[in-house]
Amino acid sequence: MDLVFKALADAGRRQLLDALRERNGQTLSELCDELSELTRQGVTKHLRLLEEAGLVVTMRRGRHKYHYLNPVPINEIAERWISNYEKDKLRALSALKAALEEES
Amino acid sequence: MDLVFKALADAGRRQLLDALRERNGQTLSELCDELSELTRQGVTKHLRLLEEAGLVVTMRRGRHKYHYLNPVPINEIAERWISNYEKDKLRALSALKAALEEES
DNA sequence: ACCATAGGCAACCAAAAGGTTGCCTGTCAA
DNA sequence: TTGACAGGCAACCTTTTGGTTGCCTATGGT
Repeated sequence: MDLVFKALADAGRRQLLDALRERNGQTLSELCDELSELTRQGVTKHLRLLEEAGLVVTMRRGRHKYHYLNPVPINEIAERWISNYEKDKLRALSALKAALEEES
Repeated sequence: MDLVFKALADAGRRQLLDALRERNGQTLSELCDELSELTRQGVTKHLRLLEEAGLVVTMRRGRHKYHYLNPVPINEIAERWISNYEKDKLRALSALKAALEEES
């Protein structure tokens, strides 16, 4: 799960995920067009991290490499991690509020 | 939102959040006990990032500094970002499956 | 057969992250 | 009032990260 969090920490990588969510199965070159501020190698590196985190699955076909979004890891973070915080949200908020009021 | 993602990218910081979720309003020294593998300064630095991301709110009271969890930013990520991926989950999964099958 | 296209590999570089040590300040309690 | 306790500041160091450039390989079209 650590790899997923780390992968999500970069805005460029999140942008890549968004691009794939918008249109799945894009090639490297196509993704490079969307992140025009980076060189191809830069994009490649980001994609490798995303792949290592399991967020993207790739398929080489002839001279093209297609990238597919895998939504499962994000889903797991939502379920296994974030939901714990949702659960305690109200309790934490009221504790926070109480602490801030006491500060006066 | 970028700060929140970056803050969540480190396992030590997530551990600090967990500690506060477990017991809210802990002092720096108490939190240091839970992350015994780090020095106090190390913990302080992590807490500063968490605070800058809005995930933790602090209150100095005499010679103690109390730390409170703020669940709102995590909630926002869940709602504004992750939910987009949940929405497209089935579609992305079937695209992925189709691509993998075609590979044979 | 050839050349343009799509991508990979490796070295390199600068900046940021993670962590430490040493010392200083403020606060409470005996 | 003096000492122990809680925390802050700043310098420093090492590793990781984000990015680049240069060159090499493989594939497909004409």
